[in-house]
Amino acid sequence: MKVATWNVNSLRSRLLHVTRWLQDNPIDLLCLQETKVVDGDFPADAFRAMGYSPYIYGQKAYNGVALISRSPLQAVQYGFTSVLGAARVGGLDDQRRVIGALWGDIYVVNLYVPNGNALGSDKYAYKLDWLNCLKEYVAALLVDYPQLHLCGDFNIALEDRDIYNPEDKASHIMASGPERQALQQVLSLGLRDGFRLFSQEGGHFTWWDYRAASFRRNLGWRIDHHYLSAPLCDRALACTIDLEPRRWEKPSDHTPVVVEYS
DNA sequence: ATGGCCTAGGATCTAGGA
Repeated sequence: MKVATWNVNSLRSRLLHVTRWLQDNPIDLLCLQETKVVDGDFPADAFRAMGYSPYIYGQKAYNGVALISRSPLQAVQYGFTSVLGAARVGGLDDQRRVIGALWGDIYVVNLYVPNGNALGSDKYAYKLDWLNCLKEYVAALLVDYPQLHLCGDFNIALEDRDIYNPEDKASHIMASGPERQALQQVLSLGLRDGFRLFSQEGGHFTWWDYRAASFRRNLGWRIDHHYLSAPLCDRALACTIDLEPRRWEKPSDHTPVVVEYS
């Protein structure tokens, strides 16, 4: 069984990439971010025609997440609010960034973490607030679902080996101390980096800037992640980054990351 | 040092991304 995460940077612009990739790869559950499409315009039929059921949580122009599953999902949760309540979440669900569901006996959460723009900005404060809320959300889910799989575009490279040139990135968005610590707080609830279960090397990335021929030069960041609770670490067989779609014409700036379970 | 590219929306530019 395979689960993948992929920030597609507009599903309507990338639909042929996504369907081609699904045809080439036996993925059971695909977690998409930055779909950038309202639910009424979601290209659901393209996935149904391939035997997948889409579960969608989108909005106009920005953000948006979706679960594309071969098997029916249960206990689908949209946003933080359905788990934590509106009083705690406040406006953090105005941007649609969270969808979770029970996939067999694994609860999968698909996230699009805020980018944060620049240190000290309002968006940076929002990112930290959002990560604090995520910690409570994950803690609440773990009570009911000890087999928890958290994946998506985290917009954070947790360690220097996850960045092509870490020397000058200490104050850079996606690498700064406060956001790394906020994510580490989430992981401290009992989650481990799926990719690092299998590989310790640097130089493995999931996002490359469109500019400056960054992909060709492998000037990238590893910011798309799968985080697994302890029971799932024992079941994981592999975690791989598929570079192929990033080489195609008009690609997303992110590429898929796949976890295989027994 | 700076910006280099891409998308959506609505329009020939701005906002946002990372």
